[in-house]
Amino acid sequence: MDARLDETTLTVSEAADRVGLTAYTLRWYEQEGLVAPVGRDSAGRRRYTGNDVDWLMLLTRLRRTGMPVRDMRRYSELARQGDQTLGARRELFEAHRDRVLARMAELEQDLAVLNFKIEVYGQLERAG
Amino acid sequence: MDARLDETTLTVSEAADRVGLTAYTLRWYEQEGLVAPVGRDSAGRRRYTGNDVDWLMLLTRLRRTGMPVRDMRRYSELARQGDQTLGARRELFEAHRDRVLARMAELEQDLAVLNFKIEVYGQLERAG
DNA sequence: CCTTGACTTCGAGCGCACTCGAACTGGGAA
DNA sequence: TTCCCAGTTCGAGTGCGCTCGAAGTCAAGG
Repeated sequence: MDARLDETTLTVSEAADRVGLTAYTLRWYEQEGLVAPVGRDSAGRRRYTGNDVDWLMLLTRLRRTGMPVRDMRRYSELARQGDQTLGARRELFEAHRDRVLARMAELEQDLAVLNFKIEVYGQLERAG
Repeated sequence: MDARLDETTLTVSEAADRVGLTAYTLRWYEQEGLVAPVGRDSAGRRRYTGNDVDWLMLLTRLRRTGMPVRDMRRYSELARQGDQTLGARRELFEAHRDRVLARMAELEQDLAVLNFKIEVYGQLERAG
């Protein structure tokens, strides 16, 4: 590949490396409608733009925070419909944020128990 | 069932309600070695003691924090081997705690992006 | 006595999110 | 010009964590 042909786009595996997913997953995301159809070169190969990569990075954040693929698809569809869905997208994110906050609170509780157990094990080890 | 027969133990579905899992899952956890074989009544039905329930509650915390079933099994095996595995159990928990902390840090990053997006959507809505 | 309903075991099935193999294509380097 | 490599599509397979249906048992209530 001659990078000078187009320095601003990435192949599927370059994009995969960039966002920390596999090429398989990127193709699958596209197939599942999480990503709008990616541009192709003359040979039909995907070329990821900066915008595409930014979008993928956002998707990885949503996944990491536990958003189901189904909801990411919904979000993607809304985004493709343009500005009249801004409110719906905000609401989707707000609902998701609430779930993330709830999850973080839960994690803190569980972490406290974990710390307590570690403490107890330490004491028992020193006693035994 | 006559509660007076044994007020201190629970049936599988009572225990499931208590810990927030299903009876199916409780049997499966036992089958998978996450729980030591549960005591039975004269008819072969499981009777969960307070200790059993406490153990299950700990397991649900470990699951919620993302510990794989495989690791929970390992922990369970260590616990059954008695006090000489206290150190190993502490180490297992410490490693898990580190993963939970890393995950929480990641969640906070992702939450910040989420909040930023919500903010931007709000601005765009007011502008449009 | 008979019915009801919650239990038992067993193995199969499911939903999610990838993950991969097979067969094919096309462009650049030797 | 021949080779190789990275890409393409398609459908099938995987790993995890349950989830369920079938067939049978047993104790208690009517």
